[in-house]
Amino acid sequence: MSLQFNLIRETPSGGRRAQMLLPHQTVETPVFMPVGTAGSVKAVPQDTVEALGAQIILGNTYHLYLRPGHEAIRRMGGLHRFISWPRAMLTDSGGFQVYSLTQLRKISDNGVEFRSHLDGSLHTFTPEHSMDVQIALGADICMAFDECTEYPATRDRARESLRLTMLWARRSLDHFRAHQHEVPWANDSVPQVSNLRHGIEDRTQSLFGIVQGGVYTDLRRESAARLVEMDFDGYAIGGLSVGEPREATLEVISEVLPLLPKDKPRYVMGVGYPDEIEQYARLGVDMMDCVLPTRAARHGLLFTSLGRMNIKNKQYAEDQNPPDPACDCMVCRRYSRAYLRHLMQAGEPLAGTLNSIHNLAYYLGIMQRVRDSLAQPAPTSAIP
RNA sequence: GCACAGGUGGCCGAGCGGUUAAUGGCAGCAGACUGUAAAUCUGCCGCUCCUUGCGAGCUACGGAGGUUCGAAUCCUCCCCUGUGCA
Repeated sequence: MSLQFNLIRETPSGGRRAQMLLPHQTVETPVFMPVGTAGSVKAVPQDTVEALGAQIILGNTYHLYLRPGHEAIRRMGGLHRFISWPRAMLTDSGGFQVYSLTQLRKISDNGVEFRSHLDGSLHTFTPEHSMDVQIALGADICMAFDECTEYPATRDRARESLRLTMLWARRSLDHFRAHQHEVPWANDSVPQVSNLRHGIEDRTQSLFGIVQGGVYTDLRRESAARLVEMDFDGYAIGGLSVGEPREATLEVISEVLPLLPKDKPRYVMGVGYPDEIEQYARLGVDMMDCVLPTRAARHGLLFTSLGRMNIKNKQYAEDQNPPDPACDCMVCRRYSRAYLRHLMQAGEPLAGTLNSIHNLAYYLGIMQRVRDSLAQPAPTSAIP
Protein backbone atom coordinates (compact mmCIF):
# COMPACT_ATOMS: atom_id res chain seq x y z
CA MET A 1 0.00 0.00 0.00
CA SER A 2 1.73 3.13 -1.18
CA LEU A 3 -0.83 5.67 -0.36
CA GLN A 4 -3.16 6.19 2.55
CA PHE A 5 -6.54 7.70 1.79
CA ASN A 6 -8.57 8.69 4.84
CA LEU A 7 -12.22 9.39 4.17
CA ILE A 8 -13.47 12.07 6.55
CA ARG A 9 -17.00 12.49 5.37
CA GLU A 10 -19.16 11.48 2.44
CA THR A 11 -22.35 13.24 1.36
CA PRO A 12 -25.47 11.50 0.00
CA SER A 13 -24.67 12.83 -3.47
CA GLY A 14 -21.28 11.11 -3.29
CA GLY A 15 -19.07 14.09 -2.49
CA ARG A 16 -16.10 13.15 -0.33
CA ARG A 17 -13.98 15.07 2.11
CA ALA A 18 -10.77 13.16 2.67
CA GLN A 19 -7.04 13.27 3.31
CA MET A 20 -4.53 11.72 1.00
CA LEU A 21 -1.20 10.99 2.65
CA LEU A 22 1.67 11.37 0.22
CA PRO A 23 5.40 11.34 0.87
CA HIS A 24 5.73 15.10 0.50
CA GLN A 25 2.34 16.31 1.65
CA THR A 26 -0.88 15.40 3.33
CA VAL A 27 -3.32 16.51 0.68
CA GLU A 28 -6.74 17.69 1.73
CA THR A 29 -9.27 16.61 -0.87
CA PRO A 30 -11.10 17.37 -3.01
CA VAL A 31 -8.10 19.14 -4.45
CA PHE A 32 -7.31 21.19 -7.52
CA MET A 33 -3.79 20.64 -8.83
CA PRO A 34 -2.12 23.45 -10.81
CA VAL A 35 -0.29 22.21 -13.88
CA GLY A 36 3.47 22.65 -14.03
CA THR A 37 4.28 20.79 -17.21
CA ALA A 38 7.94 21.64 -17.68
CA GLY A 39 8.82 21.97 -14.03
CA SER A 40 7.06 25.26 -13.53
CA VAL A 41 3.52 26.41 -13.01
CA LYS A 42 3.94 28.80 -15.89
CA ALA A 43 4.67 32.38 -14.85
CA VAL A 44 4.26 31.73 -11.12
CA PRO A 45 7.23 31.20 -8.78
CA GLN A 46 7.11 28.24 -6.45
CA ASP A 47 6.92 30.29 -3.26
CA THR A 48 3.84 31.99 -4.64
CA VAL A 49 2.24 28.71 -5.66
CA GLU A 50 2.83 27.60 -2.09
CA ALA A 51 1.45 30.81 -0.63
CA LEU A 52 -1.67 30.32 -2.72
CA GLY A 53 -2.20 27.06 -0.91
CA ALA A 54 -1.52 24.60 -3.69
CA GLN A 55 -0.90 21.23 -2.08
CA ILE A 56 0.14 19.29 -5.14
CA ILE A 57 1.16 20.27 -8.66
CA LEU A 58 1.69 18.38 -11.89
CA GLY A 59 4.79 17.77 -13.94
CA ASN A 60 4.95 16.13 -17.33
CA THR A 61 6.94 13.02 -18.10
CA TYR A 62 7.34 13.66 -21.81
CA HIS A 63 8.39 17.27 -21.51
CA LEU A 64 10.82 16.72 -18.65
CA TYR A 65 12.26 13.66 -20.37
CA LEU A 66 13.06 15.77 -23.43
CA ARG A 67 14.39 18.65 -21.37
CA PRO A 68 16.36 18.62 -19.13
CA GLY A 69 16.17 14.80 -19.14
CA HIS A 70 14.94 12.47 -16.41
CA GLU A 71 18.38 11.08 -15.63
CA ALA A 72 19.70 14.58 -15.08
CA ILE A 73 16.83 15.24 -12.73
CA ARG A 74 17.47 11.96 -10.92
CA ARG A 75 21.12 12.93 -10.47
CA MET A 76 19.97 16.20 -8.96
CA GLY A 77 17.85 14.42 -6.40
CA GLY A 78 14.52 14.25 -8.19
CA LEU A 79 11.97 16.70 -9.44
CA HIS A 80 10.95 18.09 -6.05
CA ARG A 81 14.45 19.14 -5.22
CA PHE A 82 15.28 20.24 -8.76
CA ILE A 83 12.43 22.70 -8.95
CA SER A 84 12.41 23.41 -5.22
CA TRP A 85 8.88 22.31 -4.57
CA PRO A 86 8.52 20.77 -1.12
CA ARG A 87 4.92 19.64 -1.42
CA ALA A 88 3.36 16.85 -3.40
CA MET A 89 3.74 16.31 -7.14
CA LEU A 90 2.04 14.17 -9.74
CA THR A 91 3.52 13.40 -13.11
CA ASP A 92 1.41 12.76 -16.14
CA SER A 93 2.71 9.82 -18.10
CA GLY A 94 2.94 11.33 -21.55
CA GLY A 95 -0.41 9.85 -22.47
CA PHE A 96 -1.86 13.24 -23.16
CA GLN A 97 0.97 13.94 -25.59
CA VAL A 98 -0.04 10.82 -27.50
CA TYR A 99 -3.23 12.75 -28.08
CA SER A 100 -1.99 16.31 -28.46
CA LEU A 101 1.12 15.64 -30.54
CA THR A 102 -0.90 13.75 -33.12
CA GLN A 103 1.19 15.07 -36.02
CA LEU A 104 4.43 13.99 -34.38
CA ARG A 105 3.84 10.43 -33.22
CA LYS A 106 3.23 6.90 -34.40
CA ILE A 107 1.43 4.39 -32.19
CA SER A 108 1.91 0.63 -31.98
CA ASP A 109 1.06 -1.95 -29.34
CA ASN A 110 4.57 -1.64 -28.02
CA GLY A 111 4.35 2.09 -27.46
CA VAL A 112 4.60 5.43 -29.17
CA GLU A 113 7.30 6.91 -31.36
CA PHE A 114 7.48 10.64 -30.86
CA ARG A 115 9.17 13.14 -33.07
CA SER A 116 10.44 15.73 -30.61
CA HIS A 117 8.73 19.07 -31.04
CA LEU A 118 12.00 20.65 -29.93
CA ASP A 119 14.49 19.27 -32.42
CA GLY A 120 12.71 16.63 -34.48
CA SER A 121 14.66 13.75 -32.94
CA LEU A 122 12.91 10.40 -32.57
CA HIS A 123 11.98 9.00 -29.14
CA THR A 124 10.12 5.87 -28.18
CA PHE A 125 7.79 5.83 -25.22
CA THR A 126 6.64 2.48 -23.92
CA PRO A 127 4.72 1.93 -20.68
CA GLU A 128 7.97 0.66 -19.14
CA HIS A 129 9.88 3.71 -20.28
CA SER A 130 7.25 6.08 -18.99
CA MET A 131 7.49 4.34 -15.61
CA ASP A 132 11.27 4.55 -15.60
CA VAL A 133 11.10 8.26 -16.35
CA GLN A 134 8.45 8.88 -13.73
CA ILE A 135 10.36 6.95 -11.10
CA ALA A 136 13.46 8.96 -11.92
CA LEU A 137 11.49 12.18 -11.62
CA GLY A 138 10.16 10.94 -8.30
CA ALA A 139 6.71 12.50 -8.15
CA ASP A 140 4.48 11.34 -5.31
CA ILE A 141 1.94 10.06 -7.80
CA CYS A 142 2.70 8.57 -11.19
CA MET A 143 0.22 7.89 -13.94
CA ALA A 144 -0.10 4.80 -16.11
CA PHE A 145 0.91 5.31 -19.72
CA ASP A 146 -2.34 5.61 -21.66
CA GLU A 147 -3.74 6.89 -24.89
CA CYS A 148 -6.02 9.83 -24.38
CA THR A 149 -8.79 9.06 -26.85
CA GLU A 150 -9.78 11.97 -29.05
CA TYR A 151 -13.30 13.25 -29.62
CA PRO A 152 -15.15 12.48 -31.73
CA ALA A 153 -14.07 8.85 -31.92
CA THR A 154 -16.12 6.04 -33.39
CA ARG A 155 -17.02 3.18 -31.14
CA ASP A 156 -14.49 0.96 -32.92
CA ARG A 157 -11.82 3.57 -32.55
CA ALA A 158 -12.62 4.08 -28.85
CA ARG A 159 -12.56 0.32 -28.29
CA GLU A 160 -9.20 -0.06 -29.99
CA SER A 161 -7.82 2.87 -28.04
CA LEU A 162 -9.14 1.33 -24.86
CA ARG A 163 -7.55 -2.02 -25.68
CA LEU A 164 -4.21 -0.29 -25.95
CA THR A 165 -4.69 1.67 -22.73
CA MET A 166 -5.60 -1.51 -20.82
CA LEU A 167 -2.62 -3.36 -22.24
CA TRP A 168 -0.36 -0.49 -21.28
CA ALA A 169 -1.96 -0.19 -17.84
CA ARG A 170 -0.97 -3.78 -17.02
CA ARG A 171 2.57 -3.25 -18.26
CA SER A 172 2.81 0.11 -16.47
CA LEU A 173 1.75 -1.45 -13.18
CA ASP A 174 4.04 -4.47 -13.44
CA HIS A 175 7.06 -2.38 -14.27
CA PHE A 176 6.24 0.23 -11.67
CA ARG A 177 5.88 -2.33 -8.87
CA ALA A 178 9.19 -3.87 -9.83
CA HIS A 179 11.09 -0.58 -9.80
CA GLN A 180 9.34 1.93 -7.56
CA HIS A 181 12.00 1.50 -4.89
CA GLU A 182 14.42 3.25 -7.25
CA VAL A 183 12.85 6.65 -6.58
CA PRO A 184 15.60 9.26 -6.11
CA TRP A 185 14.52 10.22 -2.61
CA ALA A 186 14.07 6.61 -1.43
CA ASN A 187 16.74 6.98 1.23
CA ASP A 188 16.51 10.72 1.45
CA SER A 189 16.55 12.57 4.71
CA VAL A 190 16.51 16.05 3.26
CA PRO A 191 13.78 18.44 4.35
CA GLN A 192 11.86 17.92 1.11
CA VAL A 193 10.75 14.57 2.38
CA SER A 194 9.15 15.96 5.46
CA ASN A 195 6.13 13.82 5.99
CA LEU A 196 7.90 11.31 8.11
CA ARG A 197 4.93 10.96 10.39
CA HIS A 198 3.38 8.68 7.80
CA GLY A 199 5.99 6.06 8.38
CA ILE A 200 8.14 4.33 5.83
CA GLU A 201 5.30 2.80 3.88
CA ASP A 202 4.07 6.22 2.89
CA ARG A 203 7.44 7.15 1.50
CA THR A 204 6.94 5.40 -1.78
CA GLN A 205 5.42 6.57 -5.00
CA SER A 206 1.90 5.67 -6.03
CA LEU A 207 0.60 4.69 -9.45
CA PHE A 208 -2.84 5.54 -10.78
CA GLY A 209 -4.63 3.71 -13.58
CA ILE A 210 -6.55 5.70 -16.17
CA VAL A 211 -10.06 4.89 -17.33
CA GLN A 212 -10.62 5.49 -21.04
CA GLY A 213 -13.43 4.52 -23.42
CA GLY A 214 -14.47 7.77 -25.05
CA VAL A 215 -18.08 8.73 -24.53
CA TYR A 216 -19.23 5.09 -24.63
CA THR A 217 -20.41 4.29 -21.14
CA ASP A 218 -20.18 0.52 -21.53
CA LEU A 219 -16.55 0.86 -22.60
CA ARG A 220 -15.95 3.16 -19.66
CA ARG A 221 -17.47 0.63 -17.27
CA GLU A 222 -15.40 -2.16 -18.73
CA SER A 223 -12.28 -0.03 -18.47
CA ALA A 224 -12.95 0.81 -14.83
CA ALA A 225 -13.66 -2.81 -13.88
CA ARG A 226 -10.47 -4.10 -15.47
CA LEU A 227 -8.33 -1.42 -13.85
CA VAL A 228 -9.85 -2.01 -10.43
CA GLU A 229 -9.02 -5.66 -10.83
CA MET A 230 -5.40 -4.75 -11.47
CA ASP A 231 -5.34 -2.90 -8.13
CA PHE A 232 -3.82 0.54 -8.67
CA ASP A 233 -3.20 2.99 -5.84
CA GLY A 234 -5.77 5.35 -7.28
CA TYR A 235 -7.89 5.77 -10.38
CA ALA A 236 -8.18 8.51 -12.93
CA ILE A 237 -10.79 9.20 -15.55
CA GLY A 238 -9.03 10.43 -18.65
CA GLY A 239 -10.04 11.40 -22.15
CA LEU A 240 -12.51 14.04 -21.02
CA SER A 241 -12.74 17.70 -21.96
CA VAL A 242 -11.34 16.95 -25.38
CA GLY A 243 -14.23 18.61 -27.15
CA GLU A 244 -17.20 16.46 -26.16
CA PRO A 245 -20.40 18.13 -24.94
CA ARG A 246 -20.44 18.81 -21.27
CA GLU A 247 -23.37 16.47 -20.67
CA ALA A 248 -21.22 13.66 -22.04
CA THR A 249 -18.43 14.55 -19.64
CA LEU A 250 -20.84 14.47 -16.75
CA GLU A 251 -22.38 11.21 -17.89
CA VAL A 252 -19.01 9.48 -18.08
CA ILE A 253 -17.98 10.75 -14.65
CA SER A 254 -21.31 9.72 -13.13
CA GLU A 255 -21.09 6.26 -14.68
CA VAL A 256 -17.52 5.59 -13.65
CA LEU A 257 -17.28 6.97 -10.11
CA PRO A 258 -19.52 4.32 -8.49
CA LEU A 259 -17.37 1.59 -9.99
CA LEU A 260 -14.18 2.83 -8.35
CA PRO A 261 -13.10 1.73 -4.85
CA LYS A 262 -14.31 4.10 -2.17
CA ASP A 263 -11.07 3.86 -0.24
CA LYS A 264 -8.88 5.11 -3.06
CA PRO A 265 -8.58 8.53 -4.64
CA ARG A 266 -10.40 9.36 -7.86
CA TYR A 267 -8.93 11.82 -10.26
CA VAL A 268 -10.58 13.41 -13.27
CA MET A 269 -7.84 14.54 -15.59
CA GLY A 270 -7.77 17.86 -17.37
CA VAL A 271 -10.88 19.61 -16.06
CA GLY A 272 -12.24 22.20 -16.06
CA TYR A 273 -14.04 25.51 -15.82
CA PRO A 274 -14.64 26.82 -12.30
CA ASP A 275 -18.22 25.58 -12.12
CA GLU A 276 -17.14 22.20 -13.47
CA ILE A 277 -14.54 21.51 -10.81
CA GLU A 278 -17.05 22.35 -8.11
CA GLN A 279 -19.71 20.17 -9.69
CA TYR A 280 -17.42 17.19 -10.09
CA ALA A 281 -15.96 17.56 -6.60
CA ARG A 282 -19.49 17.40 -5.16
CA LEU A 283 -20.08 14.20 -7.09
CA GLY A 284 -17.11 12.51 -5.49
CA VAL A 285 -14.11 13.45 -7.60
CA ASP A 286 -11.12 13.88 -5.27
CA MET A 287 -8.54 15.34 -7.62
CA MET A 288 -8.57 17.51 -10.73
CA ASP A 289 -5.99 19.39 -12.72
CA CYS A 290 -6.32 21.83 -15.57
CA VAL A 291 -4.17 24.23 -17.55
CA LEU A 292 -7.11 26.54 -17.99
CA PRO A 293 -6.55 28.90 -15.06
CA THR A 294 -2.92 29.48 -15.99
CA ARG A 295 -3.20 29.42 -19.77
CA ALA A 296 -6.29 31.61 -19.86
CA ALA A 297 -4.57 33.97 -17.44
CA ARG A 298 -1.60 34.43 -19.73
CA HIS A 299 -4.07 35.21 -22.49
CA GLY A 300 -5.87 37.81 -20.39
CA LEU A 301 -8.90 35.84 -19.24
CA LEU A 302 -9.69 36.10 -15.54
CA PHE A 303 -12.12 33.87 -13.72
CA THR A 304 -13.99 35.90 -11.13
CA SER A 305 -17.04 35.77 -8.94
CA LEU A 306 -18.64 37.99 -11.60
CA GLY A 307 -17.92 35.49 -14.35
CA ARG A 308 -15.28 35.51 -17.04
CA MET A 309 -13.46 38.76 -17.49
CA ASN A 310 -11.27 39.46 -20.49
CA ILE A 311 -9.02 41.98 -18.85
CA LYS A 312 -7.66 43.10 -22.23
CA ASN A 313 -10.99 44.73 -23.08
CA LYS A 314 -11.02 48.47 -23.58
CA GLN A 315 -13.75 48.87 -20.98
CA TYR A 316 -11.18 48.23 -18.25
CA ALA A 317 -8.71 50.84 -19.46
CA GLU A 318 -9.40 53.17 -16.56
CA ASP A 319 -11.27 50.83 -14.27
CA GLN A 320 -9.67 51.17 -10.88
CA ASN A 321 -11.64 48.40 -9.22
CA PRO A 322 -9.89 45.22 -8.20
CA PRO A 323 -10.20 42.43 -10.78
CA ASP A 324 -12.64 40.56 -8.53
CA PRO A 325 -14.14 42.62 -5.71
CA ALA A 326 -15.06 39.43 -3.86
CA CYS A 327 -11.54 38.03 -4.01
CA ASP A 328 -8.91 38.63 -1.36
CA CYS A 329 -5.97 37.21 -3.26
CA MET A 330 -2.69 39.08 -3.31
CA VAL A 331 -3.47 40.43 -6.76
CA CYS A 332 -6.99 41.63 -6.07
CA ARG A 333 -5.87 43.26 -2.84
CA ARG A 334 -3.21 45.28 -4.56
CA TYR A 335 -3.85 45.93 -8.25
CA SER A 336 -6.58 47.46 -10.41
CA ARG A 337 -8.22 46.16 -13.55
CA ALA A 338 -6.75 49.16 -15.37
CA TYR A 339 -3.24 48.15 -14.35
CA LEU A 340 -3.69 44.52 -15.32
CA ARG A 341 -5.10 45.61 -18.66
CA HIS A 342 -2.16 47.91 -19.14
CA LEU A 343 0.28 45.10 -18.43
CA MET A 344 -1.44 42.93 -21.05
CA GLN A 345 -1.45 45.77 -23.58
CA ALA A 346 2.19 46.44 -22.93
CA GLY A 347 3.12 42.79 -23.22
CA GLU A 348 4.67 42.85 -19.78
CA PRO A 349 5.45 39.36 -18.45
CA LEU A 350 4.07 40.46 -15.11
CA ALA A 351 0.61 40.39 -16.69
CA GLY A 352 0.73 36.61 -17.07
CA THR A 353 2.08 36.25 -13.57
CA LEU A 354 -0.52 38.39 -11.83
CA ASN A 355 -3.39 36.98 -13.88
CA SER A 356 -2.23 33.43 -13.17
CA ILE A 357 -1.96 34.14 -9.46
CA HIS A 358 -5.51 35.41 -9.38
CA ASN A 359 -6.94 32.54 -11.40
CA LEU A 360 -5.14 29.97 -9.30
CA ALA A 361 -6.34 31.68 -6.14
CA TYR A 362 -9.84 31.56 -7.56
CA TYR A 363 -9.64 27.85 -8.41
CA LEU A 364 -8.00 26.92 -5.13
CA GLY A 365 -10.53 29.05 -3.27
CA ILE A 366 -13.40 27.19 -4.89
CA MET A 367 -11.96 23.90 -3.74
CA GLN A 368 -11.34 25.19 -0.25
CA ARG A 369 -15.00 26.19 0.00
CA VAL A 370 -16.12 22.86 -1.41
CA ARG A 371 -13.97 21.07 1.18
CA ASP A 372 -15.43 23.18 3.96
CA SER A 373 -18.91 22.51 2.74
CA LEU A 374 -18.35 18.76 2.37
CA ALA A 375 -16.94 18.62 5.88
CA GLN A 376 -20.16 20.00 7.35
CA PRO A 377 -22.40 17.36 8.84
CA ALA A 378 -25.44 16.77 6.67
CA PRO A 379 -28.33 18.87 7.94
CA THR A 380 -30.80 16.69 9.78
CA SER A 381 -34.48 16.96 9.12
CA ALA A 382 -35.30 15.80 12.63
CA ILE A 383 -36.64 18.54 14.82
CA PRO A 384 -36.15 18.08 18.57
C1' G B 1 21.54 76.41 -55.55
C1' C B 2 22.99 71.60 -57.96
C1' A B 3 22.98 66.03 -57.90
C1' C B 4 21.02 61.69 -56.31
C1' A B 5 17.22 58.93 -53.24
C1' G B 6 12.45 59.29 -51.45
C1' G B 7 7.11 60.96 -50.22
C1' U B 8 1.53 54.68 -50.04
C1' G B 9 -4.22 53.78 -45.35
C1' G B 10 -2.68 55.34 -37.17
C1' C B 11 2.89 53.77 -37.86
C1' C B 12 6.61 50.89 -40.68
C1' G B 13 6.63 49.00 -45.47
C1' A B 14 5.33 46.08 -50.46
C1' G B 15 3.36 47.25 -55.03
C1' C B 16 5.94 50.31 -60.28
C1' G B 17 -0.13 50.61 -66.40
C1' G B 18 -5.57 46.81 -65.49
C1' U B 19 -8.44 40.56 -61.12
C1' U B 20 -5.87 47.22 -55.97
C1' A B 21 -9.82 49.57 -50.91
C1' A B 22 -4.38 48.42 -52.16
C1' U B 23 0.72 42.13 -49.80
C1' G B 24 3.22 42.00 -45.04
C1' G B 25 4.37 43.60 -40.11
C1' C B 26 3.13 46.70 -35.89
C1' A B 27 -0.54 49.24 -33.22
C1' G B 28 -5.93 48.98 -32.32
C1' C B 29 -10.85 46.19 -31.48
C1' A B 30 -13.09 41.57 -30.33
C1' G B 31 -13.24 36.17 -29.72
C1' A B 32 -11.24 31.28 -28.43
C1' C B 33 -8.48 28.57 -24.76
C1' U B 34 -10.18 22.19 -20.28
C1' G B 35 -4.05 15.52 -18.08
C1' U B 36 0.26 22.94 -21.89
C1' A B 37 4.25 22.13 -29.23
C1' A B 38 -0.05 27.95 -26.37
C1' A B 39 2.91 35.08 -22.92
C1' U B 40 -0.71 31.27 -28.29
C1' C B 41 -4.36 31.11 -32.05
C1' U B 42 -8.63 33.22 -34.87
C1' G B 43 -11.57 37.21 -36.81
C1' C B 44 -12.17 42.50 -37.80
C1' C B 45 -9.31 46.65 -38.94
C1' G B 46 -10.88 53.96 -45.03
C1' C B 47 -16.15 56.11 -44.73
C1' U B 48 -21.48 55.51 -45.50
C1' C B 49 -25.81 52.60 -46.69
C1' C B 50 -28.65 48.34 -46.94
C1' U B 51 -32.22 43.03 -48.83
C1' U B 52 -24.95 41.82 -44.28
C1' G B 53 -23.43 40.08 -49.76
C1' C B 54 -17.35 36.94 -53.42
C1' G B 55 -23.46 43.76 -52.05
C1' A B 56 -23.93 49.26 -53.42
C1' G B 57 -21.96 54.12 -53.28
C1' C B 58 -18.11 57.50 -51.85
C1' U B 59 -13.10 58.85 -50.68
C1' A B 60 -7.81 57.38 -51.00
C1' C B 61 -1.07 56.15 -52.53
C1' G B 62 2.48 64.60 -51.18
C1' G B 63 -0.26 68.71 -54.58
C1' A B 64 -1.98 70.32 -59.45
C1' G B 65 -2.29 69.16 -64.37
C1' G B 66 -1.54 65.60 -68.46
C1' U B 67 -1.02 60.73 -71.40
C1' U B 68 -4.33 56.33 -71.59
C1' C B 69 -10.26 52.67 -72.58
C1' G B 70 -7.82 52.36 -67.63
C1' A B 71 -2.74 55.55 -63.26
C1' A B 72 -0.33 54.48 -56.55
C1' U B 73 2.26 52.85 -60.96
C1' C B 74 4.07 56.83 -67.21
C1' C B 75 4.94 62.49 -68.32
C1' U B 76 5.20 67.90 -66.68
C1' C B 77 5.37 71.54 -62.97
C1' C B 78 5.13 72.52 -57.80
C1' C B 79 5.67 71.27 -52.39
C1' C B 80 8.20 68.45 -48.69
C1' U B 81 12.09 64.89 -46.51
C1' G B 82 17.02 62.55 -46.45
C1' U B 83 22.11 62.25 -48.20
C1' G B 84 26.19 64.36 -50.93
C1' C B 85 28.44 68.64 -53.37
C1' A B 86 28.65 73.87 -53.36
